[in-house]
Amino acid sequence: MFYGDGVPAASATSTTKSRILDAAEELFGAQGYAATSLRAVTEAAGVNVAAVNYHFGSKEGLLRAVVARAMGSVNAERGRRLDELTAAGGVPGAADLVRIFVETGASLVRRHGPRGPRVARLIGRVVCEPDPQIRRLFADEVSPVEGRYLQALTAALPELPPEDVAFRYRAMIGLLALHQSGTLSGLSPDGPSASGAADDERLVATLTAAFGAGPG
Amino acid sequence: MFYGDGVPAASATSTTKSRILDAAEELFGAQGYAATSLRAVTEAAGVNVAAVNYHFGSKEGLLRAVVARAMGSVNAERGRRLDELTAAGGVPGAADLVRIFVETGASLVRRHGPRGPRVARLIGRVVCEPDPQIRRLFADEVSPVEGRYLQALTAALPELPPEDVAFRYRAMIGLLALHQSGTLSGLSPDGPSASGAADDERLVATLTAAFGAGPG
DNA sequence: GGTCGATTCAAGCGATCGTTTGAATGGAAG
DNA sequence: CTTCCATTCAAACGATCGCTTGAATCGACC
Repeated sequence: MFYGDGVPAASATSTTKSRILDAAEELFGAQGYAATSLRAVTEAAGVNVAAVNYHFGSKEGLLRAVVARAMGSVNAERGRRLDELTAAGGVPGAADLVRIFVETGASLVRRHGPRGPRVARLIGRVVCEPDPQIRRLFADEVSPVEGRYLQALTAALPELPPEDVAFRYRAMIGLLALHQSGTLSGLSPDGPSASGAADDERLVATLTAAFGAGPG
Repeated sequence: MFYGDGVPAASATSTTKSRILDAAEELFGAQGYAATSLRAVTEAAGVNVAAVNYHFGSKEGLLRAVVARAMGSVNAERGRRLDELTAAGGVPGAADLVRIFVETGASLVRRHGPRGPRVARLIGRVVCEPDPQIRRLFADEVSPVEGRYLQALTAALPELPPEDVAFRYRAMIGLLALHQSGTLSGLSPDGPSASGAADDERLVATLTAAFGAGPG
């Protein structure tokens, strides 16, 4: 097998490939992409350095795989919830849409057990990466659901110019990213806040209010 | 002279030290701290690599100097505007406080000429840096004005629990950082938006609405 | 003119980076 | 048993990293 394969070969337990992904998910999320060496990843995974290039081709290939796996869960969850909301009949309100978006992160944390926070943090970190190549990589991974979501949001806010909706949508993504990566908590004068779940609700309230503002 | 000096020696024009600061301001802001090598900085500045360690002690010392210089302008402007607002008599409203905070960035851009956007981008980037050491460095630089500002904000929103005020204050810092670093613009499906001034106003409107939300 | 301290420079230090190589390893197929 | 192929490994590749060294340069001061 080589890194060009598409079939996971039905690996339920801890393979070399999955352990590299897990370690990279943890370290890329904690330190950022540029500051994390491949050797740090492979040491944490307990495998040889060459295994990265064997399974993923390069460091960037590894990042792409990590992001793809993480965003796969998020996209699926967001799509499913978006389906539920639109299937109910009427046009979903902005408040519901915001809640879906934010709670997908929180829900992931619950569903994935100990891996949940790491997934959330990784995604949050990748959103803020400076490298344009990484940003494009992430944009590719987000795009499948983004279109539907932005459309629903525009329908929910008919009185708002599309440019304003787009801006606030971007603001929501960014703020959620900062929240998930722990960057927001660290901005406070008094260290990281201990209130995780409370901040989730605060984020929903803040964003919902943000979407309620008039044009400007 | 060594890097422990406090007197700029009345250097009006381009010295080695200032050219290193300028180049670092540009590159740290564009690529991030970890991804920027000292050699890239010194090449852009047209000076020798050793000059960095001579004038600033280390790469982190350079970052500290760059951040200090950039935040010096911002802190001064924010403090001055905050003075104006409180000297007017009554308790400043949240909308005014938000406008001060956001417009300080925009104002800096205008006042510093071509360096303005670079200063704004650098600050925005540093806020999102993963390295806890860098985050502490930035927090030290912000703290002088932060206390006053947070206090004014709490007074402006008496019905809101202090924890909620603090959360939304952090959200404002974070969102402004994403906005200034160009990260927000890049999150859109259709590339960086060309509307800089319009997005400034959108940010003010969005944040003002966010502070208007009830407890949650 | 001569001395001194501040500054800049080319060159190189050891360490670490991402990546490559070629030889073991081990299970499945003939 | 033998062949074969996917996988893992230790070892090393050249490049680049942050940082240091020691000599050259230059203006200020006696």
